Amino acid sequence: MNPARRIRDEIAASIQSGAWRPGHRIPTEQELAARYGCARGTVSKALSELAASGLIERRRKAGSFVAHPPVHSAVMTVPDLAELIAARGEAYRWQALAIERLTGGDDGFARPALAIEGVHFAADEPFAFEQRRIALGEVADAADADFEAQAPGTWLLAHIPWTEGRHVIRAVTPTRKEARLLGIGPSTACLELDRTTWRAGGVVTHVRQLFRGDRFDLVAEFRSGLESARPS
Amino acid sequence: MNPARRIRDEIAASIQSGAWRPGHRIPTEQELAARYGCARGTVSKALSELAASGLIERRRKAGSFVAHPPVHSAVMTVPDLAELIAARGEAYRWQALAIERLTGGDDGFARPALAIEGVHFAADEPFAFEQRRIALGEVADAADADFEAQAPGTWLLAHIPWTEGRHVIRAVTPTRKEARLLGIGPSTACLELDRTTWRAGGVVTHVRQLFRGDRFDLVAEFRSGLESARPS
DNA sequence: CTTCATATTATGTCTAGACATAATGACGCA
DNA sequence: TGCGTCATTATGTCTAGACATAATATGAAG
Repeated sequence: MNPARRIRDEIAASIQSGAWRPGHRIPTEQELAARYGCARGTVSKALSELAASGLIERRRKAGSFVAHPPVHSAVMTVPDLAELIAARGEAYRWQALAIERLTGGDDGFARPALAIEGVHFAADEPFAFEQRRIALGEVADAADADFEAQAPGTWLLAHIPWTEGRHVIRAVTPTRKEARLLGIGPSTACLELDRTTWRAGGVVTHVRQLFRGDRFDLVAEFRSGLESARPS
Repeated sequence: MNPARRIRDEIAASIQSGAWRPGHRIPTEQELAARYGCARGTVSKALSELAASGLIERRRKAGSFVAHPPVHSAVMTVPDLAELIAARGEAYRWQALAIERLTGGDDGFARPALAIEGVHFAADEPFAFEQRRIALGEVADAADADFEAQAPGTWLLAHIPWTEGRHVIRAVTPTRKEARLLGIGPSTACLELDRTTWRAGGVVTHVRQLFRGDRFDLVAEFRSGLESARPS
């Protein structure tokens, strides 16, 4: 086994088993190097990984300590809806309801913008209702895309990779119009997902998706560091 | 600026700006070392960080490539409810409704177990309804804890750090009993959060929390790698 | 033309040593 | 007692070189 990996795993095990409580001071790099019979650089690499994964904290001169607040961060993968539905083995379809070019007005979103409304279908039943804005100043190509044929999320994913963003998730009761579009009763709970996406500089798109509560869950996992941050 | 950091940031910028599309081959470590006038180890470290953050993929002999599917993973921090409410500047209170020791029966959860039901209050109004199981085989101390005085989540967070787990989030309509406990109408949408938590070996606890849809959102952020996986 | 062995190559990991940096703690002075 | 200074110390980063490993590319044999 790699010395670096071995050191990393043994320290991680000591922490996760509870043998080393939060705040416990880890031996210095020199001590560990002597104990494992390897160079300090190797120990340093192992500790760096543990620090990156949040398991320990390192302070110059002071040493390395078992990290202290185990705030649970969960990783939620947000796949493209077309993929998600295909993965379920259901047929996917997108239907645009309205596509409009906004030049004036003010809703807090940049202008010019494209405003798109539509419904995602799974197995020919409504699955989610989507309202979207795309900033044409950031994504000029979007003006030429055919959003009747392709859902804007799918198009954006292929054309504007590597963005940052923020989701807000809530439970809401649909409006009468939304309930009709989703083919559900007016008191069926829906999951609302508000996503703002940006790329160095400006907001690229904002989308509000309303999911039928009875056909959709979100799954998020948390783990104590190690393995890559981004499980493919 | 650190050479390593500089290399890392310049490559990340090339990717995020779209100049290097997914699949693009990154110069070899040797070429980069020569271009930046540093040792190969330094380049390797920079590329390792980019790979860990998911921005690139590295393959022996083949080289390093801009990673290809930018599946959006969002990081959701799941704070303790007591902390969350305190952070809002509201008074927090926990009220236990039932605490029971389960030895027989079978609901798919280990035995013996502690079954706890209660309500979380914010500013003296019901905020969330909680149903929990704790595996006494994994957490023997829990038998002596006072869950009338302290919410089980708070106690567990302090006593059982470093766990892994899984959330399932949905929108639901509350049952009549739940609506009454939360002080809402029977058709107010609620956010349901199902969390299973485990630690090397066994499931530690399972909790189902039902939030008033009008008083709670979940926030999740995604970003293209870099900064630590676990923002404190 | 296919198949298998081999050479090449880029990454993966490690070493031993160097200097930088930041924070602690001790010492001395007011 | 209180405060500023300075040496100490542990981590942070880097280097130049070495060997390991895996996968591609090449070439020889069938």
